[in-house]
Amino acid sequence: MKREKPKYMQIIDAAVIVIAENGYHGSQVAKIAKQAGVADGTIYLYFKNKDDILISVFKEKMGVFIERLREIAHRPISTEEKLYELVKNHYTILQNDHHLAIVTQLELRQTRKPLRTKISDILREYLSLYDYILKEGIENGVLKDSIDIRLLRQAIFGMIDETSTSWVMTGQKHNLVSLTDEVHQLILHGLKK
Amino acid sequence: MKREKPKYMQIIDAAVIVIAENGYHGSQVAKIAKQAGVADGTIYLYFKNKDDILISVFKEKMGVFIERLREIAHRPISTEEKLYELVKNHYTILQNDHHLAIVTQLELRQTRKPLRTKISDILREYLSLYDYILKEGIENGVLKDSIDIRLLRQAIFGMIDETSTSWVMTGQKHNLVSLTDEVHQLILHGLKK
Amino acid sequence: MKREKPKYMQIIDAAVIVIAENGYHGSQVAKIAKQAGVADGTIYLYFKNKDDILISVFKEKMGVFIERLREIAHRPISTEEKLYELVKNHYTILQNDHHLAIVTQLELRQTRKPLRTKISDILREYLSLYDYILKEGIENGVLKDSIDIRLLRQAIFGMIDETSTSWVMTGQKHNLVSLTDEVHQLILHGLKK
Amino acid sequence: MKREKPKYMQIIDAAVIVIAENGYHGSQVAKIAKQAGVADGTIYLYFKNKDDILISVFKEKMGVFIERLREIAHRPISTEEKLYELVKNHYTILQNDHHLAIVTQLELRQTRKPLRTKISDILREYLSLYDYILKEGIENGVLKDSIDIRLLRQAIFGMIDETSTSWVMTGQKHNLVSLTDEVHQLILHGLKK
DNA sequence: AATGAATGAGAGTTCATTCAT
DNA sequence: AATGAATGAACTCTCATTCAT
Repeated sequence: MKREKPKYMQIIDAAVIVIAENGYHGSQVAKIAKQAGVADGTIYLYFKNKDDILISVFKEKMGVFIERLREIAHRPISTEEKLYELVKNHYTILQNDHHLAIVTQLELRQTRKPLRTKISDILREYLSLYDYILKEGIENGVLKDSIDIRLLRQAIFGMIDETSTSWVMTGQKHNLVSLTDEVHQLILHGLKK
Repeated sequence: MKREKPKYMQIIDAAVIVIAENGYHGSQVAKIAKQAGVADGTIYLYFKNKDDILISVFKEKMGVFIERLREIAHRPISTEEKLYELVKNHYTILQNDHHLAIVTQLELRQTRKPLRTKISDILREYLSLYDYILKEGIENGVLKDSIDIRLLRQAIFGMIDETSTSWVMTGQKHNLVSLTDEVHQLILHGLKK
Repeated sequence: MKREKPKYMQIIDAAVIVIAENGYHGSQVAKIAKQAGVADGTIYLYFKNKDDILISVFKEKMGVFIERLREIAHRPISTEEKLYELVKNHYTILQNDHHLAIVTQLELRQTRKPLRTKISDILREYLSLYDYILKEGIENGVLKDSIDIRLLRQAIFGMIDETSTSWVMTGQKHNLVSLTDEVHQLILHGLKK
Repeated sequence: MKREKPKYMQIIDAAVIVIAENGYHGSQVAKIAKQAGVADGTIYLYFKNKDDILISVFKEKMGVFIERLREIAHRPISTEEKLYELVKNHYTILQNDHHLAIVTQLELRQTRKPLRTKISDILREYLSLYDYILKEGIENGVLKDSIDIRLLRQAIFGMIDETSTSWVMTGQKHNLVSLTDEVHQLILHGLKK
């Protein structure tokens, strides 16, 4: 006997697929409902409105990023190694889920302010783990203490995010995870020879 | 005799203001026309359709970034100095035009694929100047030659773009240009002490 | 319990009235929706677009002409009598529905090519019944066999259509059906004494 | 030195071509102006508005039909011969000007009421010549005197018009004028053997 | 007489959300 | 809990006409 996933996750998963395949603007509630195998109205038993679906998609999926990075942050390894795992983790999750990669890197950015604000809130939890690792690195004398920690965090995230977006936009052809070494080098030592 | 700005630039400038103040989705053609002081129909004498306005806004404004960076790229100064000016130039233009900053960092990203593709094409010209500077730096033995140049470019642009976006999202309160030194440090030498 | 006509026919009927009273160009979808007592959007649950409403109106209404003429064509009566009933049938349907008469004789002709082509296709089925009767008449030696059947059909339809249009344009004042005898005479024997 | 046609006829002729090639709805004033080689505004020095162009087109072109039919009506020939020439004249003019045929048989019918009323007025003069010939035929005892003259006129015009329209709609492939004999037969003697 | 840049009113269609069943 | 038919607000673009030059 087939045990159905609870409808909530069923709808979340449907949304990721529909958005990845049709783009944010081509993803009507009716389409998501059909993909999930439920009626249009049923969606509204589990989500307040369409934005709520998207926020929930992002929250659920970011949960994976956060969970794994939290584990990394607490491993008994060096800051350099933690930063290496941070990059690798981000790339790995995206590379393993092409639909998710499209949704987070491209589609979810085409949203208006209220939604974008909610997305930022969720991202904040992920980025606070960056801060945790960076703070530790500074305290241990491994990282520069002359630069504002928010700026360090933005610099790292900016590099990872931009490289991920480029990878998605060029059709996800090359191997994203294999960039880890080089990006790790750049984060720690910069471009100078 | 009243000498008016040519209507084309008049509409472009109106569009930047309207989009910055109302968001991309709140910027109806009628609103842009009103801000520009022309009739709705007049817009269509100068632009093919609404998307064409947005593309033209981006093209005209990126033109400033490109023009100034081109001049920097050809100055008789060191690669390190060129990279410094590159960062400073980007931050300066955004800081001097708050409306433009909102439009490029937030609003113009919420666009659907055909428009985004056009925007990418325009961005490419700007980024090819990054490549020019980077290539020169590698040839002169100043920059690492072990890392793919596209990756270097993405890393730099990612840092600048992410820090700019954060600045816009936090209300453009601090001084963006004053981040130049630190970001320049990070680009060249990374986070490691 | 309120038994409503199915919405499809409700909208068709509303369209005939609205077009007859406001003319083809004065018949906005919103006006038809209001007359039908449904929301604008409901129209699009039953029709692909505005043209589809008009095509459906013509198809449904021509259905009556066709159905009755088909019955006449198969009656065990002479060709002369069939032609008499053919004329009378056409006139009777128009005279009994003033709105329909205006729509078919005047308004539906002001349409652009794609729509007109669809209308021609529907008309073809009606005219093929003319052919059936004419062919039978020729085979039975009642009608001239020296003239192309398509030309005979066009001549008959041309007379009926032109007299109907004149009747509509002059305000439907005289009795259209009462022309049947004379027109029948002309069809069979011409103007010559 | 090239003596230019007066602009009035230049615009009329341009209108016929533009309407025939683009259809009534595709014939913007700007397009007609361009074809005529004048500025948009110039049109309004010669015509009150767009409808006035169309009415003038019809009036000018019907003038040819009328002029030739008037000459026929007054020839010293029999009523049967006059009716023969009437049909032949109509077909000949249409066959010799493909653009005109499209405009009168198809495009000019897609117009709203006020314009159509004006067109009817112009047509009336043409049809009064039908009446003249028919009256003469009745008085001479050649034609039936039992049928209303308006009905006779509508029957004849209906046949000619419907056959002309069919010819245009099927791409003007066969020879229209060669239908004259058969149509003349039908008008005089009907379908009966 | 001729120009052509500027005007601005007007309507088809989509889709998130509701609610009677 | 689940359905899905019905709702109705919202916006781009065209084109006949004007009028300053």
